[in-house]
Amino acid sequence: MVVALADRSGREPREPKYYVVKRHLLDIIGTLPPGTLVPTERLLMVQLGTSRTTVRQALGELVGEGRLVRRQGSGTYVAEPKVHWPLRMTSFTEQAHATGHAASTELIDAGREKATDEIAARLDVRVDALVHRIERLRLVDDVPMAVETSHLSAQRFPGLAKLLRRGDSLYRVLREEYGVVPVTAEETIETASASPREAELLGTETGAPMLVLSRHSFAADGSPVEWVQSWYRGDRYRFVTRLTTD
Amino acid sequence: MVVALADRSGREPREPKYYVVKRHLLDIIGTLPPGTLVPTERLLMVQLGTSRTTVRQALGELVGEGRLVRRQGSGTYVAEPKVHWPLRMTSFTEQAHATGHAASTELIDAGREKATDEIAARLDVRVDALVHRIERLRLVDDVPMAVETSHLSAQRFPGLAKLLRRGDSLYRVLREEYGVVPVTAEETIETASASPREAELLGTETGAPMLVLSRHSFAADGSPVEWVQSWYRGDRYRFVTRLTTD
DNA sequence: CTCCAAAATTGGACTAGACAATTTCGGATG
DNA sequence: CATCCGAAATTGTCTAGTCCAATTTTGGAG
Repeated sequence: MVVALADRSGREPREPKYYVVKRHLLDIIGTLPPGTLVPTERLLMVQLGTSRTTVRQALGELVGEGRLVRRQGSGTYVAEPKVHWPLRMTSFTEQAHATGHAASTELIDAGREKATDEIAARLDVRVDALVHRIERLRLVDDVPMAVETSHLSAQRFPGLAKLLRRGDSLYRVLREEYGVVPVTAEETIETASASPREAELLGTETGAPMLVLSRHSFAADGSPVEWVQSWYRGDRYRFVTRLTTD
Repeated sequence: MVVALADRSGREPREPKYYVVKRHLLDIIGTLPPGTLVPTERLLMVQLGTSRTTVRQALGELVGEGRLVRRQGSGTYVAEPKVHWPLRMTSFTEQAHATGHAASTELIDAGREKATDEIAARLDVRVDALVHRIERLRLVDDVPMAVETSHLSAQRFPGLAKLLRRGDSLYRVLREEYGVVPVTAEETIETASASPREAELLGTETGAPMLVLSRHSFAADGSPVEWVQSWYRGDRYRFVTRLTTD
């Protein structure tokens, strides 16, 4: 490993004006409990000698970071801290129960569509082959938490959509109806921004920062079973995992 | 588990004007290879009958998602795909070598400071007790990848800063000089936005979306050893883990 | 042809303001 | 006292523009 003292002493990063506003707001927020009202945009604009656009840029960033909440017609408030959401435990429902919360799932849409290049590659089917597309909303204590979109081969799992509409869990249907159990998976985590649709389902704003967890799961014989993307609000959730070296 | 058909048929989400611009840009981007120039802001403004502010909002979101790259004075270009970065393997250096890249680390700053409430709680020291603060820049093939800020108890690890300045790896110093080996850790992953400092170190813009990985590690006796936060550019990196159910 | 300085182009930051959507609150009314 | 309604307050969206900074292009001098 190469280690060297960094010579980054050149020019210090120049600070945009909106960032001065942001630091001022962080000072204000620091001591206040969640739910406290912060000054209005027009007041901040006058107090800090700037335009409303600049104030809104600072506010918008803090909202995206989960430090503030804006309510049209009402005001801007100090936000609740982010919720820690454990990864890699057994199932969504058990995770919630383990922490004393009620989990539920709403089936938003279940149908079939033609596989795009990416879906076809992930599910090992031909391009334009029919695949199931299952969209569900995960809720904890009746608050929307994540939008999940699953893709599975329609040829391998015929009639899946109908079974799911009866209200069964996806993994139980896979096991009991098709004898398929995913045993390995590759998960990726990345940032994204909310589309109008996701924003509405999750009660946030279009463009809001999101955490996207994608899981690509495989059966014991190595065949791909499911490809699912779960969209979480980045301002509200923080993923937690426990590591051990052994 | 409660499952119900969702009745979210009310009003469809209304689409902001900037989102029309964004979708238009996504159409353009879709077929083009990385490095391709996209239309200028002023041209898009005229073509789409909107203001430059609105065009820039759409462009800015796509830049944050890693789909576009803007270069002042030059133009806006289709970006390279995100880099997959494996989590939870052994060490930073080995991860890079395993994929055929050269890893290096620059020591930006190493000194001592008084523990804030949060640091004190995490390191199990008194508030205002001295703690080491070590800031390093991780590079892959000489491209900055992440800014890491570590905190360790100064009382437990006397003289650590001097040892690190000699160029040793942190974990080797802990093991060989102090006989301490972290065996468990709790990791959290969340979104954030870049400060001017992080933006400059990583070559991105202030406010750009980031992925922040925090690791709180413990020795075999359960005592906290280190608390480290690693800031990655969210437009460039995507974390990957492999799961097995057994 | 080469080189250099000026001009043009392009993105970056910020301002001022108009109007819409929503919430809040107080006054009129029953 | 309760209810309804409208004005005021507040955030949401979008426009039109200015000025600046960085880069690229152009064109003239040599």
